[in-house]
Amino acid sequence: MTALAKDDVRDKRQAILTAARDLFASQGYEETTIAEIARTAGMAVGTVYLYFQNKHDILVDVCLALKAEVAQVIQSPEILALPVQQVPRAIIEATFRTSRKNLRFMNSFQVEGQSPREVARLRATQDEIAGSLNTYFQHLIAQGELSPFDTAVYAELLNDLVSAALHECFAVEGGAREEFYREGVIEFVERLFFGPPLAARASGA
Amino acid sequence: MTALAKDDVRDKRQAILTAARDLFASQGYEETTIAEIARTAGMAVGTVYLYFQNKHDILVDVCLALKAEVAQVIQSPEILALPVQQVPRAIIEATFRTSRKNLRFMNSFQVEGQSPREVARLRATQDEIAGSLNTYFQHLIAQGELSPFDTAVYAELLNDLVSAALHECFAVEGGAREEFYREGVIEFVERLFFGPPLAARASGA
Amino acid sequence: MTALAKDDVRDKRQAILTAARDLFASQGYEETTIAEIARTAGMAVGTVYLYFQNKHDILVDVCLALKAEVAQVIQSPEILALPVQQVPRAIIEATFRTSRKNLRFMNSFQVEGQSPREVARLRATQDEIAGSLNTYFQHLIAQGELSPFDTAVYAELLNDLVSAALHECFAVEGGAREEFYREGVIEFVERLFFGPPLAARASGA
Amino acid sequence: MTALAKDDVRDKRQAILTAARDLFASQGYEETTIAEIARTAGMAVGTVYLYFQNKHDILVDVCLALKAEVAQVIQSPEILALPVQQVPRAIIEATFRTSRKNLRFMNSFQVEGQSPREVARLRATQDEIAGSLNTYFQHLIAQGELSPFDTAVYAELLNDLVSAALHECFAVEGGAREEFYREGVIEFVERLFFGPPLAARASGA
DNA sequence: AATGAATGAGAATTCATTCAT
DNA sequence: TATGAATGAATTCTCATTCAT
Repeated sequence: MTALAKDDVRDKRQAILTAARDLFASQGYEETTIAEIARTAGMAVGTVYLYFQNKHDILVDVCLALKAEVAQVIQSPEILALPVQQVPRAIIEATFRTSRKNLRFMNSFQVEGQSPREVARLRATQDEIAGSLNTYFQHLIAQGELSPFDTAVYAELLNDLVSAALHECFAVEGGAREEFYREGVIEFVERLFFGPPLAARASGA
Repeated sequence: MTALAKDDVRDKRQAILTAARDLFASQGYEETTIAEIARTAGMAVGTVYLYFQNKHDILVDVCLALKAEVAQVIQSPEILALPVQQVPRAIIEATFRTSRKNLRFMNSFQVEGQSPREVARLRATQDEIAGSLNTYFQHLIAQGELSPFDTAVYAELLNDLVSAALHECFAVEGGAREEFYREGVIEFVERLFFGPPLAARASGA
Repeated sequence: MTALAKDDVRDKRQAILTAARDLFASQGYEETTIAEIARTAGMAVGTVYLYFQNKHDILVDVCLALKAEVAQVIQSPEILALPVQQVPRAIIEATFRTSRKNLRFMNSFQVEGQSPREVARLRATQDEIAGSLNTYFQHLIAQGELSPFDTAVYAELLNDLVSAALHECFAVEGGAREEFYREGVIEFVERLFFGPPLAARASGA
Repeated sequence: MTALAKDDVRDKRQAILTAARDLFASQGYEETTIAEIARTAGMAVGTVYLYFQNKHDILVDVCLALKAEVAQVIQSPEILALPVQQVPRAIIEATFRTSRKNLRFMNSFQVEGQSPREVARLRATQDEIAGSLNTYFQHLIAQGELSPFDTAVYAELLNDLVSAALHECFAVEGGAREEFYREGVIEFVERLFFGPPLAARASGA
């Protein structure tokens, strides 16, 4: 019964999130009312408030679900098992692929936290992704694949870069220049990892 | 009289923008009312609407003014006259310095366009910055300072990267880890331009 | 429970209509705010909007209630049972009496429909009254009391005439010349039905 | 110069009235702004206020001009020279013809006075029309064409009847049932003047 | 857990009118 | 006379949230 109840709770939450995600996608957050979400999810207004504290909370959860899906990519064993040279392209392509699949919902991708609690939740996801990257980098360094560097910084900045590119590409531009962004980011990151530097006569010369 | 009238118009617009920027900084956009902006700017509510179509328009203008100030950095002759090796640090440091000066206002730095007109205006500024970078890159390539590469892509992505870092650093985190971000971005970009790549044995080696 | 709920809904609607009618009467429609109506009706502003789509809708309902009360007169069995010769005076006197009773509210008597839906609702009431008159005329013709004539036209025009007179008499003039209008309309209609025509030597003579 | 100045004043007033009438016709009174009227009339907002005290005043003047045009009919010498039997049809047909010509503007035909001054002005026009009719009736009685009756009452009520019919026919219904109304009113009035009464066995029988 | 009627704070926006030039 | 920038009062309606059932 506990298990069943838990499933039930998950189902309702999920119904709300799905309804909200769709409505946010088609009308935007501000234009969507709780009443609409409730109706679409097949329940009463009050019920929504049994599962979420307030409207913005729903948005945060929609955003986190989206980010989680995108994030999952870089934790996939297949990708991490690839030779280093293939990893940037593999990760970034997968990320763009997932984003395109969620194209309609990408306007929920960059959400501003309102309460400290929300900010913390959003941070947590960011940190989780950056943490995964970080661990991976350290692993590669230990393997002698990469030279030592400040992995934490790079993990965070690379995550920022990709997030910004995805937002710009899909949420702002609607995906029209996907290839431009995707190949740009890939070549950008590959150059960072494998060179050659942009300068004609680089550092050592 | 035309000149005077124009100045007058500019003054009023400026008064509104200054008032709005300050209020947005201290209370946030949603929490700020047009009545407050008008009072702070020393005029009647209706007058505000003679110079801006609606409240969000004001936000967009505040944002654009901020971006313009940050953008001005990369067009400053002194910086562009520096030896290439010093340019990334010079630009990024200047950018962070300007942002810190505007710390209170940085919550107006990333604004989502609402109408096509707004989106276009915001794009235009982005494009202007990317355009400047682009021109600079081509100049450097022509000078033989940089090897040929897809300058347009890099201009856009570097702009995205820096914008994302500034937003994260100042608007989200309030500037607490400024050095972390600043030095991270500098080293990130320098590596891209001058190497060495992160990989232990990079491409050509 | 359904019955109770229905009663409840009717009660709230009625409370709103009563409050609105009184306020419209004493201050006029434009001068009355929804907040006042809500307060007078003993509920919150938002509640008013659960029962009416907008302010003008309330006015239309107030108007229709008024017209319904005036209209009821001509459907009263006692009047229709009278000898034909007494009917015009009976109906018109009753109409004027009801209007005087509602004197304060007569400024809500002639309302212009704004949306097609409102126009239709107002039309419906007009048609109902004209329909009743029409049926009555046909009945009288069948009884041989009246010669055959285009009953539909006369029903509509007589209704227009009486409505215009009531509006002019009570809403515009405030009822000061009630007798002038009442006796005028009565004599006008009686002449139409029973003659003699105004012409010195009428048609057939 | 006085004459010219006067003409100039008349021209401006007329330009405002024409602009207002057209805009009221196409968008309604509430939806029309003074700024639009001024622009359409080719002058500045302030200038409008040199010729009219306020917005509603303009509406009243538009209405009066319309009524005047309709009213002119019953003062036309040709009609009054006709044999009595032909007068009702002649007048009413002319009235409907004029109204149809002004179909687009007929929503300005029934205007409610707001200030005592406005009420008085509107009354004055009504009284003028009724007065003309009254005079005509008395003339006819003196000629022995009509039997004596309370001419003042009939003049007022007939005017009310025709006004109500025109408003209903053109402003509310858009003129779709013009013939229904026109012929209805004609036959109604002819019966009043020349009989026979509607009752099967009328008065004297 | 679920409901949905009731709440009521809240702010953007309009536009008739004025008046200094 | 003419202008039109400036005014600012004033109100509808929405909708997130609550809570009695």
